[in-house]
Amino acid sequence: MDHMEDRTELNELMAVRREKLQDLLDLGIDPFGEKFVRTHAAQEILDNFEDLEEQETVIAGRIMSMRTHGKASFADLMDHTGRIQLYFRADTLGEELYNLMQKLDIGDIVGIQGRIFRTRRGEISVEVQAVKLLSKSLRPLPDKWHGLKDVDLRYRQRYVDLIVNPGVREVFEMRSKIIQSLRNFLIAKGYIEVETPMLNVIAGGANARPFTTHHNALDMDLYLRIAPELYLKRLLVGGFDRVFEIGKNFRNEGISTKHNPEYTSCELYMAYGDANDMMELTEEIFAHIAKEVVGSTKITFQGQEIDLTPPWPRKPMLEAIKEFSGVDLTGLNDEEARAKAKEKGITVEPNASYANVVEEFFDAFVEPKLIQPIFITDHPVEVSPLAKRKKDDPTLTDRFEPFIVTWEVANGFTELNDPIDQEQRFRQQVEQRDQGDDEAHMMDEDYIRALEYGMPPAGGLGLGIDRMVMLFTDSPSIRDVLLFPHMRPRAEK
RNA sequence: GAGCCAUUAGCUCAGUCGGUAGAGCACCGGACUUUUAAUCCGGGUGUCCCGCGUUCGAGUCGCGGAUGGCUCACCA
Repeated sequence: MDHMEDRTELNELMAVRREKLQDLLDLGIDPFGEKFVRTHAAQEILDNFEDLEEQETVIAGRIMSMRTHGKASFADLMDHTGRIQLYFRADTLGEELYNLMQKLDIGDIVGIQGRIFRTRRGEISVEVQAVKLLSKSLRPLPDKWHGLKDVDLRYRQRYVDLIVNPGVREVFEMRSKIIQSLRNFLIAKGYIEVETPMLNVIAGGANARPFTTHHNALDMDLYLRIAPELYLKRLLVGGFDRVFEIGKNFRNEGISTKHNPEYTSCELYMAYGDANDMMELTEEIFAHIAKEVVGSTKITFQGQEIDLTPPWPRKPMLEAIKEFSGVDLTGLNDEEARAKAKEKGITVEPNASYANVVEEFFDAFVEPKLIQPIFITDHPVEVSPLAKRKKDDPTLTDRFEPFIVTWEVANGFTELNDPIDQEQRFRQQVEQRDQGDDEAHMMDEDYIRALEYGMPPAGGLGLGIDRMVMLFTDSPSIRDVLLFPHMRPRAEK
């Protein structure tokens, strides 16, 4: 490959680096290195200096800054654990090698063999005895002090963001720990991890617009899944007792600080359980992860202390509405409900149903107030087509949504296992669909058939992993917890 | 999809009343053998997001567009 190609399109800073690259090639030095065996990580040396002082070490990483002083120079080397200072001496390296080292650029990845010591100013450092260039950097990094702030560039070029903004990697390390903690917790509770299709013939399990795609060999359109729910419950029919799946869902909807078109959920199902079990499990999960990842069930989000210690209060949706809006919507018909909405200045569709009005009231008066963890329970049956009706009120369901910092962080219920009721609910959804609600459920005959074979009573829970990570990492935007959030493609500068 | 705001050097930003573009870091050359936002001397590297318009003259004013952020709407 000709490393000098496209030279005319490069700015001066990049042109200079290409020249240095060519100089290295001319000297017979491979600028892109090879396998390199390290003995330590930067942080390891800093943490164990007492034992390691005056010992030899082999480390590798990216040069983040350089301070040259004639015949002696300092540089900061960054690896995946942190930064450590390098000390170059002409005496140690010899003039020739020392001068070559002066040609290193910020951003170059090097392997170092050297002696661990502490400088006069007290900084733990490595005096370099041998250097191997592992990767020449051909683009300048952003300002060492201000870093990369342009959020557009941070998301589009996350690799640069990760190099220069130290907090970013921590967020994603925490994300990994949170998911690992959740997975271990569920496995310890007897849940089996499964994978179900993301390419669906019917997109079910939620009210959402799906993405469509096409299978060429079968010449058929498919949907990307909007939820794994209906597949997971088929597994309960098949005899699995407790299952969970962590994975992506795809919803063809707006993008915001809390929504990305593809997002990660954890859904789990417990045969012979109910919504109550799921609420207790939700509390346990949040408390467990908080303890493992943050070290306490009290966490801070955007300056507010959030106490995740179980148990969390529970409040039926209609009671919450009554409490925060002063309006009791219990037992009203559609028309009466719409009248109440008008009274309180809530705009609803002219033909809005009772359930629609309840949702609008909830969103307007209740949701913004729910800072500390709370379970909102007993959702109207019309907006909960997969949940079992309450024994004492068939217009409501045995469902709950936990709210924290005004976000709905999960959704769970006692699963509807009556195939006849389920079929009616689907028919209702299809009717809404026919009336233009393209987020209503599609009819899923096979799911009905599965229920007809018999599904044990069960509790189910869906957790929004991204929001959970936002909460635990104190991140106000979902983009901060997604390595590559969805962005509109843009022409190269 | 609507409203508000932003876009100037590789990065972070300034740019007055409309008069022809600036700082710090980075980079290039030089000095300097324990510095650490090293220091000192010298060097400004640019499609001022794009287009059209007003004007003798536009980074600056007007209109249109692009991209992004925030808020709202939909959703988890």
